[in-house]
Amino acid sequence: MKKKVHLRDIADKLGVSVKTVSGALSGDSIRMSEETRKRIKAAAEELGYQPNIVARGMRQGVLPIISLVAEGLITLPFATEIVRSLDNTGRALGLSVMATNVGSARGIDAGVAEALRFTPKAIAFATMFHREVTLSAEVARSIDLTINCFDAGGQVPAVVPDDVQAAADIVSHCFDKGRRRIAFLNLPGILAGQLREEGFRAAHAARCIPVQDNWLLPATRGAHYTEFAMSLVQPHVTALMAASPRPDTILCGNDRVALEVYGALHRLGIAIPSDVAVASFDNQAEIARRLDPPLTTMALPHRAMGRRAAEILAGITPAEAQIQRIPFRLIERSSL
Amino acid sequence: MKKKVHLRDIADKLGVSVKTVSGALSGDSIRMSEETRKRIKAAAEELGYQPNIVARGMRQGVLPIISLVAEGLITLPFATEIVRSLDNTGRALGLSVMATNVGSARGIDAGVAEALRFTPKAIAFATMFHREVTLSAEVARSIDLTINCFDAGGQVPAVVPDDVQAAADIVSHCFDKGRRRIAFLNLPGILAGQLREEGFRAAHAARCIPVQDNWLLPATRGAHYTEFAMSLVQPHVTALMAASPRPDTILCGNDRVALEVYGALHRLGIAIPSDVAVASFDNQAEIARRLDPPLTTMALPHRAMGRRAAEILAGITPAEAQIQRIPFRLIERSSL
DNA sequence: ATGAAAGCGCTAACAA
DNA sequence: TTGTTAGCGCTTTCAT
Repeated sequence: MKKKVHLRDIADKLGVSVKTVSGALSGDSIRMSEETRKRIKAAAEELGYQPNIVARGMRQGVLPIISLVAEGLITLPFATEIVRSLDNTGRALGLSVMATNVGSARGIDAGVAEALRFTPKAIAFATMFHREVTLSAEVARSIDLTINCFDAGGQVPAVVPDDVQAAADIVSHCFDKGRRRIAFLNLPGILAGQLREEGFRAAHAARCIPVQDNWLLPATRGAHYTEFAMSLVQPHVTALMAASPRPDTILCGNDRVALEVYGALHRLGIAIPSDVAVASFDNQAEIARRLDPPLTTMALPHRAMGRRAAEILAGITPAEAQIQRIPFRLIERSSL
Repeated sequence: MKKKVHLRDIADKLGVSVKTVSGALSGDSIRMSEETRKRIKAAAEELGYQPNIVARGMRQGVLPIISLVAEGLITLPFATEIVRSLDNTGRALGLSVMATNVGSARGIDAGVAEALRFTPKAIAFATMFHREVTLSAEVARSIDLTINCFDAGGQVPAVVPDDVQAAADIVSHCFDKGRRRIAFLNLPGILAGQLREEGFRAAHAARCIPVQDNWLLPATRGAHYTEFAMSLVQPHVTALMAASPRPDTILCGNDRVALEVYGALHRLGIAIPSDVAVASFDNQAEIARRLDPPLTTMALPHRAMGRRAAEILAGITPAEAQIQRIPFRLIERSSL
């Protein structure tokens, strides 16, 4: 690597002052003769000048960083997309992403405090699951955006997936495909599940199709659908298929539930989609594409969320609504 | 948030000089009366002093950051674990993690250049797949560690998964379980596949069990096992199961291949593991645990890799070997 | 053992 | 239009 070039060097070379060089390079705000500016820019280019952002950061009190405080560093596989998208979009806007993990062992406060020490341009807080969070006043003040969650206080802008609409969309799609009797193996104990049930009911209401309440079932016992929660998929599917009439569609809380539903149906010798259709949420591609038959599912808008987040954080988008709901996309495959 | 406390403030309060305070707080290297040191530390504590790391960084030319330049920000779902582990371990050592994405659009050089501008304590480069990379001399000089890959030049320390050993282990485990005829739906075109074949053969050799070469098959057509590569699983499984004798075990290149194998076997009405056992690599838990029956698989040591990486980067571990191979763990479930 | 002063590289305020 | 001077908050000589 070449040795570092400083403002000093290019000032000396051109026989002007450091400040002039600084002014010439930092935006067009400072007035000066076009010619000087050009000369300076040319020289800077030639020498390969790169401003020392740490020095600049100290002077200005801000580093060109977006700090992401993330719950479990967004472990959910597909949620990686949020971070990647944030990173890509952020960089295009001149900001680097610094991530820090919070969780059970370390609270949000600690994560935010760590972030703050680098005097970032903006700080975002992201959760693994869509949910409401209760931020301390101090944290709420420090944070510029919440991703996949929203503050109970309602003062912090938020970007979240539109779960209600997603459920309504997939249900409508089922109706369009001629399906009428939809069972829903929903995710228990989480906000997404509640919201999707809303959408599920709304879509039924819109077509005046009655909801069969005892077909709204939790995919697992216990509060969450985690890796370790006890699955209820097999018994539920077995019972549903024994009913008369039986559902013509099983809507799943996520692609992993669908994976289990496939297993249960295989066991029963029931064909997808001819005997019963399956649809889901997430579009965890490695699962959804590889299932046999490939799974029709509503794709979580993680990429769009990351992009929107970066724009808001960079101050590009005027944070219109307090809570921005990003729509899912329907991915049609052949399970429905 | 309270107002910032500066060295100045605590110096004034105690009637000592700034330098004395600085000296007292920064390690025990500077000699001074124990009493002064104690008083200063107490005052710092009381006022809630937090050094301004940007100012310090400028002065020292180093920020307490580990910069991770990652190919695709390590999209592979389970590989998130590397980042998380790096973050957790790094923080325990006083370092924050800054991540930046590189890929087709933006080369390693650009990523490293971006990282360098923040004058981090250390820089690591990570890839999605275990493979050899060819780094420019400049990049190789700037990088302190490669994760999941190693430089062709051989000058950069590396942390990689031990694919050879993993394959040998799972094959031995099959033998221990009484299995003798193992087919291998390997990952084509990637280093992990080659290395695992080595291990596969070595384990056979160790027990003097012959390898059936035409049972070593690629899971997909084309160079890689990607989301979009055309799968060969179904035809291969069908052919294998029609052979005589047929394999008693199908070893899969990863859990997603196994997912497809399950689908193919279901179609053929073949039971797992009574008719044929299935085993795999990765331990992508959301798949492996949810398959029916749950999948026995070799867990990629991502967490251990992240931890080791952080230790090396923080300068804790004397980078013993140039290339550190981290062992997989056998996760026994019931498919074998 | 402690203090004074210089300076990291940059930009903001004030002069010229 | 450009140069000079002060810092940003910290650490590091060099004196004392």
